[in-house]
Amino acid sequence: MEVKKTQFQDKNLIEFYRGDATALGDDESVGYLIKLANQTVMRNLDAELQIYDLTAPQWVPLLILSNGRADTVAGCAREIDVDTGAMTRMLDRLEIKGFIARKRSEQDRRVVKIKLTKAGHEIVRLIPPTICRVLNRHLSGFSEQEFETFKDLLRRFLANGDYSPDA
Amino acid sequence: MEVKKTQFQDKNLIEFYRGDATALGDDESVGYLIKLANQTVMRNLDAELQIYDLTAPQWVPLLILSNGRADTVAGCAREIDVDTGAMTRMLDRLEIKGFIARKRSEQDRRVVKIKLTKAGHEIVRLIPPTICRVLNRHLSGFSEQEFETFKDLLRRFLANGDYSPDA
DNA sequence: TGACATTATTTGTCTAGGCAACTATTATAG
DNA sequence: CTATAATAGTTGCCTAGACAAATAATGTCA
Repeated sequence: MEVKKTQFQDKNLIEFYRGDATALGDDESVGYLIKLANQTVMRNLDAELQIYDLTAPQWVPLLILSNGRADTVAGCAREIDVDTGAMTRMLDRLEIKGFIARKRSEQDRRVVKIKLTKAGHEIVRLIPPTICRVLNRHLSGFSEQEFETFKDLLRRFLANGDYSPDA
Repeated sequence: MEVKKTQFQDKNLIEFYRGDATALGDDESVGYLIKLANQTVMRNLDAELQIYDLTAPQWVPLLILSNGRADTVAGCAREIDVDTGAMTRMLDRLEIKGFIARKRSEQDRRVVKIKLTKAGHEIVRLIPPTICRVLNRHLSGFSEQEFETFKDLLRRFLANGDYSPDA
């Protein structure tokens, strides 16, 4: 595989991909591989969370509320990096299922405080083993070193995309 | 980080994750990192494809048709590993935009043959540089070796998820 | 040939995220 | 203090995928 540095940027920019359309839609494309990896994790999580009446995306806000990383609509949206509109509707679904409760804040009447219900706390306690099992299965055959390398490469790939996980 | 092998399976199964909920929703979780990586690639692609009146998912069937990897609804759906229902509607959108045309097959009247229109062919020719640019930017700072390692780890992660890219 | 299974496509209903518009509330600058 | 900006939340409309049901056409087996 030929690789050359660009003349236009001083950064460590190697032209891994160069206009060859055939490589962009198969397993030589990191974009495609990441899409597939995400797809399969989501599907496996969904399948295993079914018995708890939860989907993979639904579990995330519950975790955040449980960890105390956020307790409002906007806070949860920021943590997950989704639209507040999407979060409103996500919380609608979780409220219908009885896992969370909403209450308008007294201090700032713009904000809505979110709390886990008793059922919410129970489900958050039950689910981590399932998540762990799915992730460990996907990582089967990985050495400890490869596990660390994988996370490192993913973080760098992410950081280059101008995404800030803390925002 | 403590790691131990399970006593219950003979496979190379290391318990990378063990029920600690705090690690499952942050940048120690490969699941979370992959979700974020996918999210940011999709957003960057969407942003750059906007001028072509295309979204990131919409470009994929066009590429497949162009490569001759499929020429029917079910064929495209299999290639991308999505529902045929989803593919029908995806093709609806692409047809409205004038990039593809449908024609019922004469040989087998169940199947609908999909073809790129002239506009479709043109757009497929124009777009690969954009995809390459986005992927290369995400990979900036990667060595050639790291690039190969990244793809290798993604493929193995995928394969463990029981997903078959050829199916 | 006729019953049954399989395949291809479409449609309905659901979850889910993105963008934009809107309301209500709070913060800030002049 | 008041006009304006910023923030929080909701809603409408769009893309997109998953599952299920339905239809039409084809294949298979007895």
